[in-house]
Amino acid sequence: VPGERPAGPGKRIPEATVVRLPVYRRILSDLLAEDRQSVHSELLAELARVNASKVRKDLSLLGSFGTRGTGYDVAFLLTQIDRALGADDDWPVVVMGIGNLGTALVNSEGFSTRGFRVLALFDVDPGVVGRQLRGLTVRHIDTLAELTGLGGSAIGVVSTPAAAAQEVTDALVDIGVSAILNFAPHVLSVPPHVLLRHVDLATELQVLSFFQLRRRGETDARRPTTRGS
Amino acid sequence: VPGERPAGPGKRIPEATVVRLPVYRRILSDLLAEDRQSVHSELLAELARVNASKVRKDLSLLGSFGTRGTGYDVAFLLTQIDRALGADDDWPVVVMGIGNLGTALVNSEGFSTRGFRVLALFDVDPGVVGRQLRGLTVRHIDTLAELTGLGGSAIGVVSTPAAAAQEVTDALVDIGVSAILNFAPHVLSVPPHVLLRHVDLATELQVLSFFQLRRRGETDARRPTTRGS
DNA sequence: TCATGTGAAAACGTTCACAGCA
DNA sequence: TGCTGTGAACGTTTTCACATGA
Repeated sequence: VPGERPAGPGKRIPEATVVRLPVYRRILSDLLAEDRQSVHSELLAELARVNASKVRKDLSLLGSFGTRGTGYDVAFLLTQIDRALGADDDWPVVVMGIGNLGTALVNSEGFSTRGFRVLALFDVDPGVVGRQLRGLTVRHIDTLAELTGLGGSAIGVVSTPAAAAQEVTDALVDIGVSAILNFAPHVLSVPPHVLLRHVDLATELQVLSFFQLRRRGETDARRPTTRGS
Repeated sequence: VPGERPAGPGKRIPEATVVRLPVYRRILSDLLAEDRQSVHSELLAELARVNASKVRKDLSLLGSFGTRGTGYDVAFLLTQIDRALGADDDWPVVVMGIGNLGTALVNSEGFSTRGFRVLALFDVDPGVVGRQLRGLTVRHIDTLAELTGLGGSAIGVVSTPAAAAQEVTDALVDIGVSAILNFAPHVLSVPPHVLLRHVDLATELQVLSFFQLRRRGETDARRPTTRGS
């Protein structure tokens, strides 16, 4: 076999695993704060609310970092997860729309740490432009093109109102961001080379209500529900 | 077969489909706003950035609502998705933590519409308690127990800082909410009868950076990346 | 003729169960 | 002995391909 492994032991890490890694990461960092040395898959599983085989399968995809009979070294595992997630790299982030959501994002723990460097904040509201946030001055969106210093893989965050989202996204693509995280309730259109991820806050509520409805249908299958046809 | 179908044609709707339904919903509602009468799976698929068979499979799980040779009636399909998602029902929502994130959530379109009725807002900050938001007065978290009028299936939203999240969650469980949507960067512990969903804003960035890293590894497998071991 | 709805196949993800190692 | 790492079994989701019907 010819040698070409970007990182880890050459196995393809499925997306399902990737979204669990930050969960393990947080738990490990909490355990580390409590001075815990090692952890085994069963405990990690309980804390992450998944099952133990899943934890072991997930972690084994990053490499063989555990010790049989003992478990995993908390600190070491943490560094390995960070490496797999790219937290050792430097990811420039640009945030578009500094309303309540944008402000919450910029202030959120984990947004400023773990390899993300918030480079610049943009808005259109004259009441917001010029304001200071985490050491950065909010600039007007029209000056986006003046922004330099994005590496080849900058991330744009869209936290504008829905109506502005596509326009702002196009502008981000123009200045060369290679990934966009969208919080507007819209499916954005981007060229194929741009990675796109969409978080719709309302969707999450809808999913919850669906499962409540289903559960209700399971427990009392007879009684008419509130909806009246 | 004995008759027991809560809604739709008695098929179990997989979670993967459920999370796509709100996406279709939004697209349909946009199409409706443009006075479009009908739509076929190919167009819907393009707008949702998925493929056409997936759209057809997803929609067929709700029932046979399309017309062969023509497509789907936009307005009718919209009502059917709403019914499947429980948007015809009334879901009381309580929001804990009215900082930037909580405010953004309450103001967000789709939070106040589609069957969700924001009942009450809670915080601990004296500067926030008493403030008006969307016609509701923010109350102190200590008065949560006084809240009445939750039906059997209220939803609690946790948008407090990380440190308060578990405590606030316990209080929500105590007053009898049956589902919790958590925006704090923690895995919450809840009793088994409570539905739980977790949205971590920072996780989404980490997932994006993972895929950028992977793509980088695919395109130039030789060049050393920025991380220096 | 055109596009839905759906079985069947393929791909993917999870869980099981245990061999292998500290 | 205890716990990891992993093939093999299982379940779910996606995709294919086409019969069916307006």
